[in-house]
Amino acid sequence: MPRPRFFKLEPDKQARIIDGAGQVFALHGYQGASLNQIIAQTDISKGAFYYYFDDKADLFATCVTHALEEVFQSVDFDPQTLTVETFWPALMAMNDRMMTYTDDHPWLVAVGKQLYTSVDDPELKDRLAPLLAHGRSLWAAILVRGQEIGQVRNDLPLELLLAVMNALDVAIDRWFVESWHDYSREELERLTTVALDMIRRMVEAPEA
Amino acid sequence: MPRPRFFKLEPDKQARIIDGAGQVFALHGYQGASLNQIIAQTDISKGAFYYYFDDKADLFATCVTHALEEVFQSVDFDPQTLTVETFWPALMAMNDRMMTYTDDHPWLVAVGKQLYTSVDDPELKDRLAPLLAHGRSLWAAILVRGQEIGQVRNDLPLELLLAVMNALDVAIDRWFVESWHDYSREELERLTTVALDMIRRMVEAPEA
Amino acid sequence: MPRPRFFKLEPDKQARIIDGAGQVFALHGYQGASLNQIIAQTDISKGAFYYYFDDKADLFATCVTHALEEVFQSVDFDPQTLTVETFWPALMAMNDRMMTYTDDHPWLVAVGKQLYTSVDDPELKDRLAPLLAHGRSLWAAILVRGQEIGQVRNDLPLELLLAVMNALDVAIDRWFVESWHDYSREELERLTTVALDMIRRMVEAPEA
Amino acid sequence: MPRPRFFKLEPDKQARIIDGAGQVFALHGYQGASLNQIIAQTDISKGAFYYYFDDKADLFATCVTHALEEVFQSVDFDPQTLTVETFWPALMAMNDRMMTYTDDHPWLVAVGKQLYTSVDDPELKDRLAPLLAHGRSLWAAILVRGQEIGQVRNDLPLELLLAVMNALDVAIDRWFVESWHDYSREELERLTTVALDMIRRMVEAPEA
DNA sequence: GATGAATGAGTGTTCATTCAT
DNA sequence: AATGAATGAACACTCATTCAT
Repeated sequence: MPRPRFFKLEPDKQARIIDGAGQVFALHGYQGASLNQIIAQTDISKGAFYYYFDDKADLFATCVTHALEEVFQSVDFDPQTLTVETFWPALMAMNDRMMTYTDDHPWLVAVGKQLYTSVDDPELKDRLAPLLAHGRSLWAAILVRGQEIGQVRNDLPLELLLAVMNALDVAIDRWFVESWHDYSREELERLTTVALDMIRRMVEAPEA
Repeated sequence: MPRPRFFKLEPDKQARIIDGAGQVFALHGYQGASLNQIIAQTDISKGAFYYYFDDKADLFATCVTHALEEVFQSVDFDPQTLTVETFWPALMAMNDRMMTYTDDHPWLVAVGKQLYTSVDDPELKDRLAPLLAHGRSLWAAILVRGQEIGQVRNDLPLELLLAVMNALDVAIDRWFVESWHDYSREELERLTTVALDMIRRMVEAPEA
Repeated sequence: MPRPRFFKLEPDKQARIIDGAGQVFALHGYQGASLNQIIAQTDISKGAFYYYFDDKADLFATCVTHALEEVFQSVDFDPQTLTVETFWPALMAMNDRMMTYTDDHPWLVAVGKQLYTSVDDPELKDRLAPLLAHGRSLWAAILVRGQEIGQVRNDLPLELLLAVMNALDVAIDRWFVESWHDYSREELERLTTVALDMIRRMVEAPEA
Repeated sequence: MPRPRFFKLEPDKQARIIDGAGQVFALHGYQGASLNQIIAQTDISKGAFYYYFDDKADLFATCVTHALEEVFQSVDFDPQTLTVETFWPALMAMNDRMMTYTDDHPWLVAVGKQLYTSVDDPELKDRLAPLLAHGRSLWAAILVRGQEIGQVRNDLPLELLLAVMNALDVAIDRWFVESWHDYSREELERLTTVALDMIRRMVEAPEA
């Protein structure tokens, strides 16, 4: 992750760097984004860049982390406290918060999604592993709690459920981002609900 | 795609090229794979490579095409003939066939999956568009037929259903490829069935 | 120059090769023309090409030679027999013949001109030297004869006169080729005469 | 053309780059000169080269521009002010200045000349067009002024006159560069005068 | 005689990274 | 703390030429 110096920078400059880099990564992916593009977009010198970050992968990881922190913060409940009554509503509220957020910060979503596709890049794998683990453990806690209270199916390995939920999430997000302009607000809201219901039907315990 | 000469090559050599390239692409993705790696892996000279293919994108497209042809061939029924009784069994049989295939050619799955992630690469987009369209139209035909006979939900845009089904497919495949060795044969078979059921629950018409 | 075998080929095929190659050389120059373009244009196999010619430079030299032979043949008089009365008319007649020829074989002119620009290409220099020498000796004979009979200035080295006449020739040819379509036939004929007069005024002995 | 950074370099280094590149271009032409040769000759790294120039064509254009700037600067009079008395003397003085310059920087002449031969290279055409236009307009202004005051023939299209004058110029220059060592200073000076007279006789209005 | 598959050094260009200032 | 000049290995791709058939 970035050198500690980075966080001593004026928050404004930090944000400008992360934002500029994020936009480039969102547009071209990790490999396709060149450092030259990034420093041009960011108004930071090459030297300064290496003063704050180890390398390109470090910057990427920082961007992804930043993008995901927002997601993590949208989980404002303790999974252990969920009950049969609050389980699905809490998930839906969380989803709502993320949708709103998506609306405002399109590139963060794009970069966030890249976390999952660039997991096979050997150059990135180790760097992103902790991040992935964090995200996974968050979801795992929720799903496990769901299983405990009989809301989530337990006939499949947790890892598979996680993979599937995430893939679905990403696919749906992507579709919404791309189709935003083709539907009315109300229609979009209805679709959001239905999409979520689709996920629910998939992971819900059969007997529930 | 490749020059006609390529198909005049001894099938053995064709296979060696496609296979070698496929492995490298599977490992590093389109951008990450370098032609130098590929020709080293493939035991073909640089000149020979360009004698048979237009460029790197051409080779990639050829690999993906090759991978998907198997998938397309596993659809051995006409969607129009499906009925309420045969719809889900046909899909399951198709899935079975693909699973078996996956088992034997792990890299093909990895490359096939890249078709969907590399759709945003401008260098690749036009090259892969026909392939994507073909795959999509195949699935669209099946889903539309399913809607006609009341087996598939029609409260969501077809494009969204397609995106979601594909994402799920890929995620499940990937998980199976990675977890192959951690489960017994029987357990795997059971999981396959359950996974398919998960898809079904997701896209099945609520009233069905 | 080409292997003797080449001249045993059916004249038709010989012509097709020289013509095809000539067109490509005329369009792209010696360096810019690739052998692949040429064999495509020529309908000869790569192997056959190297069966008849030593290398690319050999083919180029052959084309240029072919182009210049026509020029040499348009000199149908013996310079030694020229007199004060016949000197300039003979040169003008020769020029006429070349103009007519130019009209019919545009690429030959283009390739012929390249003889002079590619003289500094080390790869070509030795190959084209004899050709250049031949052309030069022809013109030298004419100019020397002109000096003998007092029609050509002798206050400048012969080599300089040759260089200047050739440059002028090429420039005028090129201008005519490019402007062919912008003037009427009559206007062109008048211009041709004036252009020749320009050359004459330049090299004519001051006292003549 | 080159990036602004280039001009911030120590003049010495700028000169070394332009000079090294110029020599290679002079020797092999634009196409024949390889970047590898150039950076070897120039003692600059490949990376540094691309840090200062867009591409090979950019470097070439820079060399040609540099070469021609000297020529343009040798025109130290306003064509509009020329009179019957000053017209030819001004041209001769200009020619003298250029000859002196040629003496010191042989490669510049060679590269300058390439401006005219490489005009058909599609890769170069657009890059060099402004330069060519500038040179042409300069000469055109002089010739038109000459026509106005009755010193230059007007029975030929201006473009043809320009082409012819330029060709002559180049041919004479080239001959002088090559023959520099074969004649005495005095002889050379005499020849220069005669050569210029040759040009004059060619373009001078017949009645003048 | 003739083919065309095969070669590999070469091309122009990009890039993450380093380091003197 | 910050700059930006400099690097050189790597990239995708081309080419004249060779040679087994």
